[in-house]
Amino acid sequence: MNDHPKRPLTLRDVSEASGVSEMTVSRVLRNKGDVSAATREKVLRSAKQLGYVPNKIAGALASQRVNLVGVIIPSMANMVFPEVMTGISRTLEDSDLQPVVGITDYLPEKEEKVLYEMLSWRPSGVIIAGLEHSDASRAMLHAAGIPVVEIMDVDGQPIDSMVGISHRTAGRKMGEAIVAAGYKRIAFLGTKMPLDHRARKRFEGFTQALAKGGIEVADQEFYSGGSALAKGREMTQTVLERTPDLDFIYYSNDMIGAGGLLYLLEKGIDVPGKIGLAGFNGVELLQGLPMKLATMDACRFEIGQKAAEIILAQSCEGGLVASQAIEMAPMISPGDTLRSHL
Amino acid sequence: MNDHPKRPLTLRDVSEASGVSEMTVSRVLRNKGDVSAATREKVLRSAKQLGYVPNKIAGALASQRVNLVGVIIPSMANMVFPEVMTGISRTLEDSDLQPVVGITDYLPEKEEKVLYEMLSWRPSGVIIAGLEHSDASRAMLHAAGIPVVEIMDVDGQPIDSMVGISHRTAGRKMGEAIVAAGYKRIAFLGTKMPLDHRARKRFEGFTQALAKGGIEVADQEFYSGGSALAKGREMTQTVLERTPDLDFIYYSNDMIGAGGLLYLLEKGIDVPGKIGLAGFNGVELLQGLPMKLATMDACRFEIGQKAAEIILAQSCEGGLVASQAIEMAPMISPGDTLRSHL
DNA sequence: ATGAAAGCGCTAACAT
DNA sequence: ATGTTAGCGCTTTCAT
Repeated sequence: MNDHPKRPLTLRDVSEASGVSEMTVSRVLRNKGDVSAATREKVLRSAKQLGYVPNKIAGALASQRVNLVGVIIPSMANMVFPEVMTGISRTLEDSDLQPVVGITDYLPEKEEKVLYEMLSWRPSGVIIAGLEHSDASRAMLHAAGIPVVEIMDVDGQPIDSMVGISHRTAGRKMGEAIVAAGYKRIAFLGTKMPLDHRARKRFEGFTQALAKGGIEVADQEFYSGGSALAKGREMTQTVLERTPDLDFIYYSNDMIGAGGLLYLLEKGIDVPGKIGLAGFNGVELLQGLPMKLATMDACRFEIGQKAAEIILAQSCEGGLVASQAIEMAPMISPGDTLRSHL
Repeated sequence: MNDHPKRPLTLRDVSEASGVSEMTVSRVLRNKGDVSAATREKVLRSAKQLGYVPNKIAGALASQRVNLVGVIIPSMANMVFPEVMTGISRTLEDSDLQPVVGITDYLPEKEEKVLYEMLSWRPSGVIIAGLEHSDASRAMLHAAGIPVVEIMDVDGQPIDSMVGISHRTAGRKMGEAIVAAGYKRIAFLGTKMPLDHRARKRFEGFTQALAKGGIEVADQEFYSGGSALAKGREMTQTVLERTPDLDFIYYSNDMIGAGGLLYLLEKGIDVPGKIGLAGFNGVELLQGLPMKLATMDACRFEIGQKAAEIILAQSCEGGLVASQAIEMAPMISPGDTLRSHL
């Protein structure tokens, strides 16, 4: 049956049921202030029996405190942000703060809208992916007067605090490792990058490292949408047909790298003898592949953790805690697809 | 710099800046009631210039309306719930309702806690995974007096509405297809099931179908945690060493199935000639595998969509719209790993 | 088309 | 240890 009849219960209902003032009931339910054990018992019993659930809307308005942390990220569909979320949740778990997620789909306009919605709930802090935001978004974040942590990236100017890795450095380091290993004919496969600033920065650092070794990217290919694993296959096939003498492919994420790896193994191509491969992110999925893809850990869990810690510190100590800019140092894990020397 | 100084702006600030009453400002910002074009202009300009973001806390308290829909699911780490979320988001997108997610990690106590938190925000509706909940959770959902849609599963009694598939039927159908294809020595690999009711129901339907064909499960193995792809590999190896004459393995999800498939292909074992395989869910990832795993689509997107539609209908039309019980019919996709006859 | 008053359900601050 | 009062920032309702 579809019956949603009863008026939601209020403090007053509990107050009447237990014969105690609303104020005392409120105190019991929040473990605030002194209440005698007897009264506490009585109140708790009444509340539970009635099935009372406090109204946080009213509580928040009265106390001017909302125990929510807005987390604004581009997507949940890949392996990267779920792990950031895990870091955030774990850290917030034993505080009274709660993460609330908004998704932008890598669209600045949507980011703006999601941010607006989020801020209209007056959260205690905001964790937001990336350093690139519209002017309006930056203005809102400034005006909100709450701690803001921009995560994932440190190549740029933060609004308040930031925690992440330098994607330019990440791309450069991988480029250097590839050059040092003696690869010469190197391709780059990735997402279409106009809106993925971090992938773009990795690409920039990468080409820069190659340039230092006197090497230019031999081929490149970009995709958007679809199954990343399948796209990795397709694109690998495409570039190899177009540029058969490639000896290395750098993928902008592990999923397409895994697709490429499966494709090459299936074709019986010697990896990393004939062709070396590397991805980015260090996703758990790679553990199950026939061969371990070279990758670079993006410190996703730690980033989430650190960001949450900053929010926590600032929302407790008030204005006493300074903003922070934390750069993590991602490590290359060579796996089995990047030979270490000639 | 870490400066969070300014008091958040209020309607009053906009009112003063534009020389119009708070009431009129409110009307402009909500497109409600008649306001002259001139006034509207003036107000909008002031609001934008100040960077005013409305306070939904106050608005919700005053209007007794919260445009939030609570979505309570066990996990985001697998491929199943993100797609349900997509279905929900897409449907809610052009309404004024917004999904807010809570994660239970398959733990009843956590579900209870998350639900309590959620309901304390007085959402317009709740979408919650599964039909099994603690007494307290059921009581809260009843008392909330809002539309509730239980999703994923229809094997049980809903609190209000439900949308899903019958996992018992799903398991049975797959069992029947496997028996019909002439497989005899059949193993089941999956998660430890005490808390995953849907996996358990599939297993029950499955064994029942085998029994009808006079077959008993030849071996079984369960896991928890870790990389599903890697676990799929390990478990496949384990059961094959223990029971070498297996000719079919039914996996409780596609990820471990994919791991098993990769393992077998690597070993050069003939799939589906020597061993057939099937998974469950119909995840996109399978598109990128060397061979298409047999699976069964769980209608995840559609379930999310339908659930959101029900909430939408009920929160608009009030009590006029009846509860619904909707059963989707999942289809087997045989892929390349389940031969269709002897 | 605009404004004034009342109050949503709670909590801070001040009694007692 | 418990109660009373006065809002929190909006929207509803009723004037004008």
